[in-house]
Amino acid sequence: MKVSSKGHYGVRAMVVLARAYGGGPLALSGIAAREGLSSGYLEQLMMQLRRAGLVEGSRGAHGGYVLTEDPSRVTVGQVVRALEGPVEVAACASEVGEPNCCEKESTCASRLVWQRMKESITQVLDSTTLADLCRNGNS
Amino acid sequence: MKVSSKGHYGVRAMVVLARAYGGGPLALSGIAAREGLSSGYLEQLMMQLRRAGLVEGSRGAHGGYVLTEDPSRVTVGQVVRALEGPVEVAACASEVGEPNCCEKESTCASRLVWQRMKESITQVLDSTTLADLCRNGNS
DNA sequence: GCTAATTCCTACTTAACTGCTAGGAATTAT
DNA sequence: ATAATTCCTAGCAGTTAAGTAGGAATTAGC
Repeated sequence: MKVSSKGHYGVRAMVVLARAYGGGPLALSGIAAREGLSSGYLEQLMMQLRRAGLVEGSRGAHGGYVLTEDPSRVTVGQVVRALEGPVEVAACASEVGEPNCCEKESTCASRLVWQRMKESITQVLDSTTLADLCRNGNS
Repeated sequence: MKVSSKGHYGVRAMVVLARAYGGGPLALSGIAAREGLSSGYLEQLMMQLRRAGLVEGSRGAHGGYVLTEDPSRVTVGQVVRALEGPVEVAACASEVGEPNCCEKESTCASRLVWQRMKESITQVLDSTTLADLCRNGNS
């Protein structure tokens, strides 16, 4: 029942980028330093975010990353899914619709809770944007 | 972002016990067989549930487990917490109130989402009882 | 009392995942 | 050229998940 630090770090980094949106690219090392993260590790996360189309990297001196879209149009859900894969609370309440509940398909009582849970998590993730987070705290 | 199979299995087993509530104790082997789980593994889960006071075991022939309370008064949250510990979405939104967000305490933008998430998860878990699940599916 | 059924308890194992490090290739501003 | 940077792959130590194994303690029924 946890967001791994992948998701946690990723969202924090994206908030930093969101604050810099409109200016030039931010270098990895700067973001990592500001957030107190291992830059090597963060690099891997940024690659995943880039492949998901959420950021764009420019190489060479004065390179770095920029958001590809306005912070108000990027949800935390997009970031988390890019880093951790689809929100799957339990096998029997999968996001993609695979019907692999327990052993015999579908009539699993516990399924009800996991589905409710998935829905409420999804709702929170998809209704919160980077811009919402920027308005709030410091980092 | 997953309930481990610990939680999943545990809830399923508790639903079986809930259906048998009022009758005699159910043996581990029966529950495991009905749910298609490893009985050795389920045994460990039942121990945790017993220590949390949610079930009571009776040893010897014709022994087994019974719920200690009416299914309508046992929430899924109690079961999940007994098996997986407190719901902690991210370090900076801890349930017990430890102030260990990121590096510098408390002013972490991303915190907002994790707190919202924790609240909505908690709400679902604590408002769904075993009786609710019994009314629903098959297993 | 014996036996079979059962919970109780501990220790181990295997596989996967997390968080991180290392090292280098490719690119680009100055 | 050089320094700064992203890009990419591989590996590693620690932790957790999921399950196995084996045995001690207890109890119902014969």
